Amino acid sequence: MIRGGAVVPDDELTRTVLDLVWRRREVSRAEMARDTGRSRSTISDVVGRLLDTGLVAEMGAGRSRGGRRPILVGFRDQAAVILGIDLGATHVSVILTNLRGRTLAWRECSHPVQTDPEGAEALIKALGDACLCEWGGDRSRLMGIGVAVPSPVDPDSPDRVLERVLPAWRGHSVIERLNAAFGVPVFVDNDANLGAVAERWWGEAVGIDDFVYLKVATGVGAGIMIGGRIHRGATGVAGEIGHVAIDPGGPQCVCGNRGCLATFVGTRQLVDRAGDLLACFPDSVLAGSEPDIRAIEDAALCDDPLALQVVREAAMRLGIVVAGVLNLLNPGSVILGGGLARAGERLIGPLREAVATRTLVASAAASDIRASELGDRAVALGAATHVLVAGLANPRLFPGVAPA
Amino acid sequence: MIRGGAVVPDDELTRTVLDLVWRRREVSRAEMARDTGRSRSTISDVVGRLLDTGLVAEMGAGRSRGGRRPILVGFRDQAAVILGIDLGATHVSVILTNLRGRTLAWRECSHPVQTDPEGAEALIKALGDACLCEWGGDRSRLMGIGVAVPSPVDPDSPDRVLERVLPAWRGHSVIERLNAAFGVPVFVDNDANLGAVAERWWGEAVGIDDFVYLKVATGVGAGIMIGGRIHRGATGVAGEIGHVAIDPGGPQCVCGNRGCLATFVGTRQLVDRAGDLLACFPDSVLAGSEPDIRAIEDAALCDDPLALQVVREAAMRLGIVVAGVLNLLNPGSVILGGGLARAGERLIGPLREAVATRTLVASAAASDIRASELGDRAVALGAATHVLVAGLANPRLFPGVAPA
DNA sequence: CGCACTTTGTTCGGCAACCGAACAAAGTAG
DNA sequence: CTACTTTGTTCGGTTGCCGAACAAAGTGCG
Repeated sequence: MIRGGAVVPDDELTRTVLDLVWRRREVSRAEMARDTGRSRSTISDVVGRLLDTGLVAEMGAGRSRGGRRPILVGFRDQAAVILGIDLGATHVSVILTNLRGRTLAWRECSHPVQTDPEGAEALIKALGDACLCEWGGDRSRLMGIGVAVPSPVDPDSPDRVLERVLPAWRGHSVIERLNAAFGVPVFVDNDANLGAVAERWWGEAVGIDDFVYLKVATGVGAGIMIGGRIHRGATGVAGEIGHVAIDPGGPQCVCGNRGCLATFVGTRQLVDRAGDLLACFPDSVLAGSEPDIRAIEDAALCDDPLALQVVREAAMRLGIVVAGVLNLLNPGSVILGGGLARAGERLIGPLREAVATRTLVASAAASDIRASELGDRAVALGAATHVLVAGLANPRLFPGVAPA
Repeated sequence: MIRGGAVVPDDELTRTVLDLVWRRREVSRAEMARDTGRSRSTISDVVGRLLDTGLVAEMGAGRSRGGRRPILVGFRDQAAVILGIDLGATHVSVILTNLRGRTLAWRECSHPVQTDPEGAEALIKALGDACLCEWGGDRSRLMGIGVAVPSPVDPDSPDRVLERVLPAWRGHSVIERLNAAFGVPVFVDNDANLGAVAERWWGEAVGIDDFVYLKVATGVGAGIMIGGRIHRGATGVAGEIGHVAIDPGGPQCVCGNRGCLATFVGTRQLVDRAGDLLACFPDSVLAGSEPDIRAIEDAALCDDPLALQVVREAAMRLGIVVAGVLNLLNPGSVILGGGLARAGERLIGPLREAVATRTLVASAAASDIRASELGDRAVALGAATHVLVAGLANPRLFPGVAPA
């Protein structure tokens, strides 16, 4: 039995062909030649070498276009697996996917990540191991690990993160330790950025190159996709919109200003607001018990008036920011993610209204605003997908695979 | 006498080398080989073909690095010329530059562009001819024309512009007509975008790939540079920030909302505001005559209290928007252009203050904010530069030149 | 000064990528 | 059954790029 196929070449044309095979799922050599402008002989040559790596395989014959039937070449989605880790403020979740973003295993656990870095790190390893065990495949087929952190990530030193948001993690090299534990490359990025990646590959933004992903959870953050790539800004803090001022007369924020978006929208704020509103909505299903964010979301889905009011108010505040984003960036789409997105149309409806009254340019206003449908796993999925993206851009990252 | 050199090749390496020669001004073949990672023989070959085109030339010997002295190769800045046209709301200005952005001629003229498209078009041709005459060179060396319009430009159909802002121009194909008149390629883009291009090549943003240019003139617009390229958005209206809402209780705007940036900042608004303030500042140098925007700017430069007040108020309003931009995009720099930028530090000082109170993230706040120093000609210069950029990306655009 | 060593730019033979032409295999249309 | 397409491969040729070798023109040290 052969263990490990030929090493994957990574010249320009190989990348192009590999990407094409991945996107098209089943495609003939002749079609790729037409698509890339190369000759059939050249494509045939490249495909031959890719077949040796085990990363692609012939999948049978396609429909004739008036002549000999083409041999369809496809991507072997199961050739490798990827771990995606969502390191939240208060939880850790881990996903194991194949190369088509399919979930092979999933583990989640509450944990005080902010204050207990050692425990969180052990938890990551345990959950990662559990996922790999559940999957049951050969661990040498693990391609890499993607990690999402709730903090800006400096593109120049991705390892020196978490300074302000997770102070206890200072000096903690997540990359080195995970690399030592699993023996594969580790990639780290901001959670909102990776949520955007998930939407672009598997969610509402498939095929859209310019869009903005808004994650509303413990805090508020944005992932900005421009030209199909995440925009990080000069120092990696692009998208940190929690402290955009939306109301000069609003409440005091921890940052020293008044009326930041973060003083209105975010888990803590929504829960508090629901508590305040209990007096006005004594019949709410939320009355009686200490409300948490999950309960509020559930209540909104049952059209509970109090919960709907909380969601509407949040939508109004988000609308101010979204309108600003539309005017400034003119994205093709705006996707809302995070827990609040569960509310779906109950959130998006009022949000669209708030935006419509604040944008002039017709085409900006026409930009469609949607709720994510990827659920809890969006960010972890995005973290895994980030590794896949890195692989398609640099095929050397794919492990050697036994040819089919 | 030879007329027209060899046609310029446009393979990948030729583009790289041409760009390198342009940027370095004087560079040896060996140095280019080190820089590009190619071998000296390959570079020598490419340079040889470029010498035949007349676009580059040997400029003498450089300093020895311990061996034979290198032959320095340089870009022939005077090999071609470019026309840049700034089509403002109420004026037309035209610049003629060489390939290093040096002004060879300059003409400007007030004109009701919005209501008289035929007249404006004739004016463009007349001013363009005047510039070419003043220069006195061979018109076959005109490489192209760049046009800046005060309106969003759809990247997919750059010719179908000006719908809302310049309604009288509906169906007017500027591109076709100028192409017919001058016989060279014509490029059209938005004025703020082209202002940003000028700053990136000749102004405050030289060497910066991510920055935002704010143009404050008749209206307010932004040019957003990301990764060294203009960000246009899904439908080409990115940067149209005049109708970002900054004060829910502000005055009514033509767009139907309240408190748009455009209700506070812009030629008309500043002049009106100065008029209102005359009562409070009877000693102002602006008292007595009908103030215009130019007079206000001049007065501010002389530290006239009224004018300074107008500028400060504008800075405060702009600060709200700039803070939002910093939080969202984290640009390396923000450049202010347009007439108001003449006020220099008198505008930027209060603007920095306003921004500082509204941004949390230290690195975002650290982004430096500057006033343009390119003056009136910035936009026309940017229009010309756009053609140069197109040429460096696609050398075929350079006209055949007689070798030196 | 003389000599060893560098650096530059060119020449030239060779490798690898890519192409086009030709061809066999396998289909469709009439 | 025949004429025509389409696919995928083979094969010889062109082209871009490289490395080695070399002459020219420097530097630095004894």
